Amino acid sequence: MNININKYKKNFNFKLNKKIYNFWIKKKFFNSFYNKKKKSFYLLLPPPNITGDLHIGHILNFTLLDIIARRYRMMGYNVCWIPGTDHASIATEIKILKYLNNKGININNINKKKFNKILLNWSIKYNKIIIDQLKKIGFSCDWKRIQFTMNKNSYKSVIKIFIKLYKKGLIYKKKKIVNWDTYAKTTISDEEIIYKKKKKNLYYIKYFTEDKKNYLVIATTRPETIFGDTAVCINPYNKKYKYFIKNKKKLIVPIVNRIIPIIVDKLVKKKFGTCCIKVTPGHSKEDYKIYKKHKLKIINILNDDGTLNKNCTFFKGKNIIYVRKKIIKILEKKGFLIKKKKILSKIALSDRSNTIIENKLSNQWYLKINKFIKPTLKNIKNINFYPKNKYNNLFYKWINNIKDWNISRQLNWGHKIPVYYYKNKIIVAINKKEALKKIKKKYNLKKIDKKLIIKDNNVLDTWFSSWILPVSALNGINKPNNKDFNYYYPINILITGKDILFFWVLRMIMFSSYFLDKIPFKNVYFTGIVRDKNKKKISKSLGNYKNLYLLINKYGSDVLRISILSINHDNDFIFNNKILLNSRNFINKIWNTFKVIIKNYNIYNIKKKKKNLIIKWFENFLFYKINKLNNYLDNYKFYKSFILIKNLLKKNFCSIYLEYFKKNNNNNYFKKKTLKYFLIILKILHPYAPFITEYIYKEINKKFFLKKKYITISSWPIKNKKYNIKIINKFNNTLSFIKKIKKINFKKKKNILYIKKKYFKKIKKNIYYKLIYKFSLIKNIKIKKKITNKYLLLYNNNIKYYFLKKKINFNKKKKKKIKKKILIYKKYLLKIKNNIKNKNFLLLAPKKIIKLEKKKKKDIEKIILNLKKNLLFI
RNA sequence: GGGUGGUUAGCUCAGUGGUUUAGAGCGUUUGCCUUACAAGCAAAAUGUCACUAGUUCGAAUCUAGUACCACCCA
Repeated sequence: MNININKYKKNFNFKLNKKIYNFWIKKKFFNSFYNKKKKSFYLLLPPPNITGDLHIGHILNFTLLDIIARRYRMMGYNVCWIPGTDHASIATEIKILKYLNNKGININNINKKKFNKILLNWSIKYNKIIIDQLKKIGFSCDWKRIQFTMNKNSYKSVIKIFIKLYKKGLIYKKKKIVNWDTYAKTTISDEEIIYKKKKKNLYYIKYFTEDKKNYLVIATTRPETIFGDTAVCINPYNKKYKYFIKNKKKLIVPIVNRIIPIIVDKLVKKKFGTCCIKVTPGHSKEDYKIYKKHKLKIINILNDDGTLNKNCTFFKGKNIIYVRKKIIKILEKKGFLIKKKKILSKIALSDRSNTIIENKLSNQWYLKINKFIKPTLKNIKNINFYPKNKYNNLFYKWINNIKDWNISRQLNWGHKIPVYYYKNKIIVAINKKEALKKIKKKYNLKKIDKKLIIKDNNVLDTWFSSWILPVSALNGINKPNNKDFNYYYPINILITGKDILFFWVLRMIMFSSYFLDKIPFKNVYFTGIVRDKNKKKISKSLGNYKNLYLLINKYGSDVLRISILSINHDNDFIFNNKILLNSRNFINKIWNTFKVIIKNYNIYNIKKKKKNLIIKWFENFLFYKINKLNNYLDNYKFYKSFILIKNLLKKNFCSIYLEYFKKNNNNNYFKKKTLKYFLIILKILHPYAPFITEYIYKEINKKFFLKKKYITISSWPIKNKKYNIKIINKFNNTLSFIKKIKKINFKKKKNILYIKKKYFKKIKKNIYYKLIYKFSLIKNIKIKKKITNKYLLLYNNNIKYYFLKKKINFNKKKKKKIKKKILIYKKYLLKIKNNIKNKNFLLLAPKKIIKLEKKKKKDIEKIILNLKKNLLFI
């Protein structure tokens, strides 16, 4: 059993991590198979987008998931954690467009085939990087079940669901006004818009009546859209405009010279501008509402790339912002412009491309949402959301305001919509062959020109593959009710950022509720969002984060994981380097604890002794803490759980238990227990810092041949072992007393502690006085009948102790301190006295509290008196 | 415009079913190379618990309003 300590270097070498991880994989610890005898535990890794590599925000959620996975695995569950990546259609495509642009490559020179090849290569590259990063950080996923939303199986599932929904009449195509991203040349959903406040000019423009005798003044921030004007709208409450309404006047659009009607509607805000607006239904959602209500004309003025189209005469092909400036100049010249006014308004930006969103009329595919609402509301009640009660109301509000889902995007990268056109006929089919057959059958056609079968060129919204993921990851769509699906589904806990609550979480619930009448997950934990120094969300599109590889190579994965655990995850938080350093120190502490234990096992000096006080205390204390820990983790209080372990190791195990152990390590029983306790602490640490704990465990196993060879498959200390809280309290009393004694500045070392006889029995009950001998500078405890002013008094738990003053060094600082203390106590006493004087307090407060208050008064009065006495003799 | 969360030490944050002087980590100051750890140990200092009102015997904690910050939705 000889152990060479010199073998262990100063710090844990985290470059071994790779070996350790490969070993886990080789041993298939993370692979999960159908097993009737074991309880299933299904987890899903929220698939990161392949837009780039991972950042600390991803690692946050995944680390919490890994803690759960590893703990439940140790608890004997059959944990199946399915990893994956998301193709993120629009985000990826924009990323590539920008990448090509930066390289100076003109996108227009690239044909579709080439572009698709670039897309494919990109996805291969980043899939590799992301998976590598996930492995480096130590996530215990079942890699044999890995998903990619564009993989064959996933693709098949997506198309199958589309067709199912289409057949049920829940998918339809319609011209509606949409958000148009002029950079990516696609629609985007409302959720993908960011609103930013910005100062804008509000222009006041004259619109003359047909006879040119009168005019109305309209206010607009977008004068360039006058080409699309089809009416002017007035709020009915404004009496100024009565004349125009009564006489049913018509107006002439300046420059364009088109004649348009005046309509009246409450939709115009009373406070906005002149209370009179121009209506451009093709390019404003508000105006579109008016258009529908009043059955106006509609004119589209925009091309897909954000330039003006043929409806804008001499401005055809020109950029919007350019036209705005020009138009204002022309209006000003011709006397139509009355004034400009700066106002604060919001502009809509695309979350993906950061360009201004235009509203545009467009033909798109939609999913009818109303049939999903009932089953969703029914099922959502059975899901537990954490942190508790924080987001519940939000769900209901969103469900009640939900609109049909625009599921088509005009992109290359994504699931192609399985719709085919033949002349004027529409057919939904998996591929062209099937489309051909179906058309023949449906329309009774014998011969069809294959060339005339055209595929819909839209792809599906990226979330359309995400909302089916809990089911499709288990192949539950292509093979409904397969063995795995029935065994694992639903997910036990989903952990994700609160920012995708609507995009993803709610939609998964909708899907599972409607198709399966089941919840997709039993529990959901929403984490806060990681922010940078400027409180901005860390995100791939902003690029405000450090490369993960840099962090891993500099600090090691355990440090990264511990850093994430050192922050409360319920709210948003700021991540900085200090946290990393702090965590590194903690990992080092674990390492050194291991070293001291191994070292002390080298010493041979066998004397049989039984239990000592320290063992008695720590055993109780440990089980008390583990009980608490399990409680925290069962309620997903990760932050608290980690703080508990950290304090347990640092404050209790290292500074108290081990310090004592080092001085008394000639006892075999003590050694055995110490190792046992350390192994328990290692086990509860393992989900948080898997690499270092696995390594240490292995090293210990080399010498001591443990039951389980590897910590990953060892058992979690869950059994509710009983502990005696009295023993713990007694020990804590002792510690606090020792601290007090240590603070006294004695002239020489060995001193005698005096005590009155009546307290002696109490001591035995409250304090382990044997420990006092060992830890403080006390030679002996003696009973003294008469106490004079020659003694210094100490208080601990209502027991008085004395030291001879002449054996103590006093200085001025000490005096000041005591004076300060007296002041604080006096203040406190006043508070209590006022309470006791108060008649209402005596009448209304509970009797217990009144008693306590009176006791407190007496105690504090005594303390003040004694402090004063002490002061006199210093 | 609507909603949600937040405001506690220089910084990052905990905190309680209301009643024994408001906590941690970092930072600061002081003392220590003590054979596991200076990436450590021991100690000290630091707060009108955003503001205003209400409920109450008693409010940092409950209620309302205000201000500021952040996020979400239109």
